[in-house]
Amino acid sequence: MIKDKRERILLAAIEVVSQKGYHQASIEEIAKTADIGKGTVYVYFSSKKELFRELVKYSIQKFFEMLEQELNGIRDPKEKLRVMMTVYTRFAIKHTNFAKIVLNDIGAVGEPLKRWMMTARRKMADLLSDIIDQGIKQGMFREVDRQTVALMFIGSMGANIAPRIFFDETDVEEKTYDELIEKILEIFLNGINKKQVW
Amino acid sequence: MIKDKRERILLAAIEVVSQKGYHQASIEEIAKTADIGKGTVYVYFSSKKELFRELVKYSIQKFFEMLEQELNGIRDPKEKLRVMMTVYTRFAIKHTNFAKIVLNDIGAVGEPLKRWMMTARRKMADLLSDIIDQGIKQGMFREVDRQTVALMFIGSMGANIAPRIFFDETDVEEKTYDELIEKILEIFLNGINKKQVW
Amino acid sequence: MIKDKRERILLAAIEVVSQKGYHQASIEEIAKTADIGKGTVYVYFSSKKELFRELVKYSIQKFFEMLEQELNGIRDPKEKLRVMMTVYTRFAIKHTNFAKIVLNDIGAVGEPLKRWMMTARRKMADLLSDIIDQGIKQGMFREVDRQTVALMFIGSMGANIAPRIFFDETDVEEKTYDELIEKILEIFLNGINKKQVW
Amino acid sequence: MIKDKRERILLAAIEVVSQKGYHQASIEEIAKTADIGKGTVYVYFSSKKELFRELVKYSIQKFFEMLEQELNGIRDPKEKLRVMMTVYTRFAIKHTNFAKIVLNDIGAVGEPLKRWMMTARRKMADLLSDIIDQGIKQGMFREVDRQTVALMFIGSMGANIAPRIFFDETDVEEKTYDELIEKILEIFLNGINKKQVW
DNA sequence: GATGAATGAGTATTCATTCAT
DNA sequence: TATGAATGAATACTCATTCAT
Repeated sequence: MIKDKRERILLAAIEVVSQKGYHQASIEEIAKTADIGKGTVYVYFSSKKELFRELVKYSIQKFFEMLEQELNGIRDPKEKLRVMMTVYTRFAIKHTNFAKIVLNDIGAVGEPLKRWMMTARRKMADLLSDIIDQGIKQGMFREVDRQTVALMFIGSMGANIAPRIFFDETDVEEKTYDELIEKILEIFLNGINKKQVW
Repeated sequence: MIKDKRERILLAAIEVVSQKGYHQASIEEIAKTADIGKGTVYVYFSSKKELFRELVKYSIQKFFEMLEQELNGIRDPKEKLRVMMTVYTRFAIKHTNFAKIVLNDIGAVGEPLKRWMMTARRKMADLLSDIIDQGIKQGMFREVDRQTVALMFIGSMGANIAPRIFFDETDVEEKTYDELIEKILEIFLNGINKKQVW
Repeated sequence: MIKDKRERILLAAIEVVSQKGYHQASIEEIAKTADIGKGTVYVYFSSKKELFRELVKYSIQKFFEMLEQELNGIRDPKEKLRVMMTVYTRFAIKHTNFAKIVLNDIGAVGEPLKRWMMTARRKMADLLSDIIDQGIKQGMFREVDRQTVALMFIGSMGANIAPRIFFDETDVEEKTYDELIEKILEIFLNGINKKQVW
Repeated sequence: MIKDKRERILLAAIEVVSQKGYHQASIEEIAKTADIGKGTVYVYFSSKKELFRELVKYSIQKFFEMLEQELNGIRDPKEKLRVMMTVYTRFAIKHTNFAKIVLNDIGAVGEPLKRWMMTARRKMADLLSDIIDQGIKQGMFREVDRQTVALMFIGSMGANIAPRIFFDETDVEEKTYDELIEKILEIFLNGINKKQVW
């Protein structure tokens, strides 16, 4: 009850949208969850779409804040990649429902948000590009296309985590996420290392 | 006018959905495009959601048919991986709009479709697993976790193609898709090869 | 139940709008009154505004139909004026509520309708202009400005009838409408006659 | 900033309502125009409707003040009628937007206001009745029904001015308003004069 | 089987009004 | 007095779905 209203609404929206998806989340329920009047939502957000956009921005911002904090102080490129995967995975697990929904309903809110997410993705890719560039300059990695490799890294993480958060496919084998991270990292690094790791 | 009605409807739905997205595609317009009565849609599909589900299945089926045909006769695992990427890329480019929409609106049609897509993805992963397994058995690849690697391959492709079809991000560098495929393949193979390729 | 749906809706709308005015008349109530579904209204009219516009056109059309029918066959300009007043008065009395509301809420539906009513008013004025012109040519009336006089005639009728239908001001004096018509006609004709009538 | 708040609000309301009409004029904008807080409006007026009512009363009051001032000192009934038309016309032109809006949206504020306007109209009619009565007593006008004639006069003016302010129907002929006034007066007087004027 | 007229559930949004400060 | 943040009632409109023909 103490937090500022705008944030109260954002958090309530994340909760409701995570459960029902964008289209099924009614403004009324979001307001009820935030324990405020329906009209108040429109004092802080001009429309449902805008609320959704701000909610996505808010979450991604939190992700990058967490990421930067964790990366802070680490020097070794390989270690940086490991931290990145860890944060990424942890975030994805923690906000599973939200991630699902955002990915599922992103089309509903039109270009502007997509552009924003593109920016976020590019930011992520740029962070990775820099790490890889650093590794190359240190003579640790081969001379590879930084962007392509960055995207490969993102994709490799995503594709392995997605089924788990999307479909609770924990059945295949109960690998812990740490093991998964190591496996991916090992293969990935092998792909770009100057010397084979194994 | 010759094809059976069910397929006529599916094709009309793909067309309309590709242009407008799931929510904006009205049954009426789909029916009009298929040149049949609105009620007729409900003779073949029990609901809009089901129509959408069937439409996705239909498209994915076509993808696998194409894939199997292209893979037919090829023996070398590395060559198989290259063909896979080529077909995947070609399909994604050809059905850009459709892909966009399906990915954007997938949340709108609920679990069943997601389960089906999981199956498709797993099928893709299994195909890849087999290829990798074959490579390992031939002493070409290292002993790696087949599933993880399969998903890494899918993710590496997807993450590199997605921005191009989603955001027309052709600006960075006008790499041709063939070049892109080679780059990814090179790094990926390096990651799993017994000997470094370079 | 027999009439065509469009007319059923128009009549229901006239009824509801007459009682509540444009803004208070909800589509739901109109539909209920017409004993049809809410959605059906939108099959025949694209919006509430359009329904209102059509309703006004419909009524004015009926007025002119009635007017032309009554004027049919009459030659004497003075007699024509008398008939005009009679029809005008009769219509105003019969559709009192409707007239009130239409006049009251006309601003709510925007320019197009106003333009249409302008046309109607001008049609009425033109009819009168012709009658007066005829009288002038027959040497019965003085050479006066036809348009101005036509509008004076309309205004003289309206201003005398309005308070009666608007405020039930039948208290002042229980003049019958016929007496009123005669009085107005007498003074009006005196104003334009070549010879004084009295 | 000097005027008392109530009048500040009334003037702001006139301004906003003239531009947007009753329904589109929001309390917020009126308050902003008056340069006061939204809540303050409710200190002086119990509701939007009441504000509108008071606003109409205020304007009509101003009209009668102007009218009485102009009529002051004039003796000749005919001259009085001429002055009346002039003031009426001038007022209508000056407050065109306001007049339009008030007439258009009058239904929105319900019976009370209409009753008040009836009073105003009657007051106008009574003023005219007196003038006509005076003319009759002076042997200038015939023995006619004062009320009916008064309303005819009002209607004759109104019907001729209305199209000009409502539809900018200045096309027919660019008669100046003075000419119009003379024409109407001539015919009207002819209708009630003892001797023909021409 | 095929049709399309009829339906009504479902919801974002506005804005006059309130009331704690 | 004056304020403006908060409120929630009220409503037009869409479109998937039904069913009589």
